[in-house]
Amino acid sequence: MAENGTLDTVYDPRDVEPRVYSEWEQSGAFRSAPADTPHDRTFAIVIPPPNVTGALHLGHALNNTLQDILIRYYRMRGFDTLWQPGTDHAGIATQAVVERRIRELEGKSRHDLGREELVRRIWQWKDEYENRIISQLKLMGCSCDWERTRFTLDEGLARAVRHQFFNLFKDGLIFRGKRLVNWDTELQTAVSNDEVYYENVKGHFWHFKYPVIAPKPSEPEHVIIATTRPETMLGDTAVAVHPDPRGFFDKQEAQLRATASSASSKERVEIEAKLESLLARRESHLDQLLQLSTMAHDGRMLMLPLVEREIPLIPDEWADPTKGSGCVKITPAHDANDYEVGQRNDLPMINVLSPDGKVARIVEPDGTINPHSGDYEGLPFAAEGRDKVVADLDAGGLLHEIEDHEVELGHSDRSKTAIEPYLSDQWFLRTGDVEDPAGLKFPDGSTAPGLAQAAIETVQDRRIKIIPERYTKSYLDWLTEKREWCIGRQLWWGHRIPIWRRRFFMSQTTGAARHGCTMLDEWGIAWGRSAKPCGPGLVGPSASSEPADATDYYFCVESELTDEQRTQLTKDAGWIEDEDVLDTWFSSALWPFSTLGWPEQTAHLKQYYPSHVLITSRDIITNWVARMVMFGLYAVGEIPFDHVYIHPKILDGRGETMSKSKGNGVDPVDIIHTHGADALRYTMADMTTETQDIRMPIEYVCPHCGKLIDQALALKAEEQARKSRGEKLGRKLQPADCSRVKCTHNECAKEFATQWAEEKVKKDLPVARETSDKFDIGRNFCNKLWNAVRFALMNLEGAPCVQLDIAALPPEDRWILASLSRTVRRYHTLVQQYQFSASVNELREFFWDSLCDWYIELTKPRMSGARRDAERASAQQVLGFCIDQALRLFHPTIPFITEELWANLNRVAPQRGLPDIVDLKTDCQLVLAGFPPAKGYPQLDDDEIREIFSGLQDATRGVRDLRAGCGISPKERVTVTVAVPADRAASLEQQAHIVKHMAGIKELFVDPKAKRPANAGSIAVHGLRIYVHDISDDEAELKRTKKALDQLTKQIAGKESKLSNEKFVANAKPEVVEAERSRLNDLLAQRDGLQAHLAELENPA
RNA sequence: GGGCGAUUAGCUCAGAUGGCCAGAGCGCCUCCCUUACAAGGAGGAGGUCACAGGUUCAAGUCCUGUAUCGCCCA
Repeated sequence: MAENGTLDTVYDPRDVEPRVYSEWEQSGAFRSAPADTPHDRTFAIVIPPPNVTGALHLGHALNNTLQDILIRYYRMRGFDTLWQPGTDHAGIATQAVVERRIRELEGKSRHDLGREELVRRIWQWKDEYENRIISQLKLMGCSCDWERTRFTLDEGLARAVRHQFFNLFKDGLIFRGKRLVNWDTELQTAVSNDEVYYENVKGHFWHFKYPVIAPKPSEPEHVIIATTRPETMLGDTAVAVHPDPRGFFDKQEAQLRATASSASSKERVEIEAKLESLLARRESHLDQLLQLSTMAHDGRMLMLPLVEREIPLIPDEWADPTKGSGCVKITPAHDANDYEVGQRNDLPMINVLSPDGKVARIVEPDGTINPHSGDYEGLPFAAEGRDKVVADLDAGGLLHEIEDHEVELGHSDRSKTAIEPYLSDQWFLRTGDVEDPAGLKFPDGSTAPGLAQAAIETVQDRRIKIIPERYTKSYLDWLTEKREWCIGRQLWWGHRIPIWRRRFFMSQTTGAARHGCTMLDEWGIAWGRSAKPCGPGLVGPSASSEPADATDYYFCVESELTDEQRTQLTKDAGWIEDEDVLDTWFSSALWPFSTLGWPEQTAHLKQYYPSHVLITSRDIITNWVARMVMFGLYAVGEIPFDHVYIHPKILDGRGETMSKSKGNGVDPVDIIHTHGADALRYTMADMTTETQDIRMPIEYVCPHCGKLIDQALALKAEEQARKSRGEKLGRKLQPADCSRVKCTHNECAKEFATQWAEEKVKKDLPVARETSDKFDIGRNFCNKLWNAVRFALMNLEGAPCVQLDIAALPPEDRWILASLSRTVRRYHTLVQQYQFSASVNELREFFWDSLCDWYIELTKPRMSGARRDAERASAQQVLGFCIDQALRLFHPTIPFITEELWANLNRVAPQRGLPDIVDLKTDCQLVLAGFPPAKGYPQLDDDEIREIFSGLQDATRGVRDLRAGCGISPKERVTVTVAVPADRAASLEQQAHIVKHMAGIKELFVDPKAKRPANAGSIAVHGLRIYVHDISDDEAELKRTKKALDQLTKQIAGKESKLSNEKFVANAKPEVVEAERSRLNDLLAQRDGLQAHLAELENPA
């Protein structure tokens, strides 16, 4: 604020935001207070917890802006509100980040540190980033109930996790199974599919010969198989060949011919080429394949080289007769496809990989150690293991051929190393239907066939609504698969699986198995066995490489054990605590109620569950949303939220999604720095449309010269620089690959660091902030708002608050009040439909296009000078009211600036409103001041004045257009005569001041009998003929008028032909025809006016 | 491979249940520092609505196909 009590002419968010936010915190405005309110007067949002891997980027800014808009909207409306905040531990992502950092800075692995120390370090990391994230949210203005902040590893949430796990385990929904997982040998953990990315890598196809045992005469002595991963042959347990090669070729041929007959000519060429090669293949290979197939059906065995294992040649359709020799090696423990073949054919599964990525001790199906195991054990699997296998086979004369080949290889997104498919024991959650025909029983007494089915039904019967609607499909499609959910992770950071196990052998009594349980009973700690056997049994065989009589017993404890108890259970009773932790999504799935205190029946849980809406991004509909629904139903017996709103994603200037790994994420604090939090929020809301993602070209702010540098261009320059240095680029360069950038402005050309640079680079060079000029939209709007209120404040001193006779007010007053009422109503509808962009634009149009551009301009004469009359008083009161309402309407979107202006408005004009129509609460912070009602203000609605005013605006624009076209300077006042039908003259006299003031008119005559004054330009609008005096020579005016007439005539012809079309008149809706008619009449009137003008020009009186 | 979406002004995007003379913001051009605001005001130029068919009195909007791009899931 300036010293004299008026506002500065430019809004400076840095001056306002910190102060306003701390005032909100001090007043406790965001605090929830459960008051036993009915659900339809409650509004709760549970934050999608940002993970503590790193700081928030613009995607989060969007997500949280939308949440804050809604929560503030409902809070102002007087709802019982809660916005529950918190963060997520993000198991593997966070552990990987911290591990990588320790490796880089200290050269130590997690095993060097040990479990306890690593976890301690991750907690440190978590504390740092949780603080940073919360501070980012606060800087954005988020109105969360901060006292309730939760973290997914908090004690309370851990209790929820254990409770849920315990119940699921007892209900037999959690089981142990063997599955092929994506194994990260670097981090030594399984990673989920969405943590794997694929890259093309140069490799080879090795063709090996496997000897046939006792071939019959005429049968080959070897079969040839090809592989890209020779080392896996140590675990081969079969070779497959197609069971019916002739049938295969027949079928393929028939299919190709069928598609060829219906294909376009372009495609046909392609298909015929395929057909030709298929036929050639048949010709060259069929006999051999038939023979192999017969051998397979006969049960011929092969001798697997090197490890000397006898393996069968089996018939299986997985073998592709068009590839290689038609034979394929089967390694069920190391390849997903082979795993299925193994299951189909009951093949043994031999694991030859140890968790740390070396060749494991090779244990044969009968439990004996392979005598050749020692040759390979301990070699790095895909490196030296591979080399030795190839070399040994070559030495044995069994290497047939080596081909170059490019393979698409899975890599772990976390460690960037190649993934190995790995067979391991994992914990699973059954989401499919249970065997018990009675189904699953939920706490509310309802039942369902299974978890997934229950979650499907909530969306099918619209108990949960997903917006936009189209995303229900991905939700339902995914759940319909009812896949088992692998819930264990071989990590140290996360909720430890509350299971204890002990291995017993046949010789030991089952009584011994109970020993641990007896101890728990004595301690009064609940424990449970699975209601149904776990895997094949609560008692289930463990790894296949173990002796066959070994069985594992499992039990689950409900509450946390003390260290002492833990020791006793381990040392005295020999039980082992499960090493694994739970998949992060397990605790995230509990988030909507674990944060509210579940399993305790807290006041918050009762009041705010289910929450009203979950706002999130589409990529976690399946991983997260679906799981929250399943867990909500199972744990609480109720859906976790009524609505799921899926918002757009923010893309960078090249159209790529922003992410931490690409390094194209922008810190919202950078934007707040350049534009302010409200500008950030306004722009985010403005860009949130239903169908499109948000394209956001990013610029660096050069720390030397302050100029902007386009990030995409900088990347291109960097790519070129690297190429010219002879570096090979495997993929498109990402911002994270750019640690230093040279300013592209020649006069500067200095280097700076980006936020992705290493610490030592950042020490040498200043770090550039990032921004985008997209946010100018928001900044400009805030400045406009600021200045409009500034104008109001300069004129509202002593504004009255008295009863007003609306009908007696000047037309502009009635018009702005009617527009306000309409805007209020529309805003409510749009916000409740999550139409954020449209809702902001509704407000913007009211405020900028109506209030500022017309109403405020029109009040200037009424406010000016020393006037103290009724016109001034009513203008003050109406303007004060409109400003008051605008601040309320805008508050959810741009809370800081509105709160600040509100305080100033309260200072200057504390009494506001329209007594008997609108009573306003003003003596409080805006955040709690109340919101204009959903139905608007019916007493202010007035369609007639809106129509009249729109005519006046057209007239004004007509005059302005004419003036601008003739080069009249804006300062110059003109004289205008309006020729008007006599019956309209009186009312027009009352409205003429509007056009007069807005169009820069010095004198305005309303004259039913007016003739064209000398050198006047003319326009025709709404049955009026408007002459602007002394602006035009006749010739120019003649030309202009003829042109305008031409255009009109064309439009009229169009309308007439439409209306003379009988089919149109007969088929179109009556109101449509009527609208066309009235439009035509309008055009005709305009034409008449211009024709009369033309006549005057051509025949001056 | 399956699913979803996009393609409209130089750029970023709006255009429910077909009924426009196709809109907004930014950018551009002309004029204006008019005592709220130059982060502003007034006016203007700029579009075969990706392409090809079809349905209809009427298609940016509905249907079919093609092309390009993006996302999700295998």
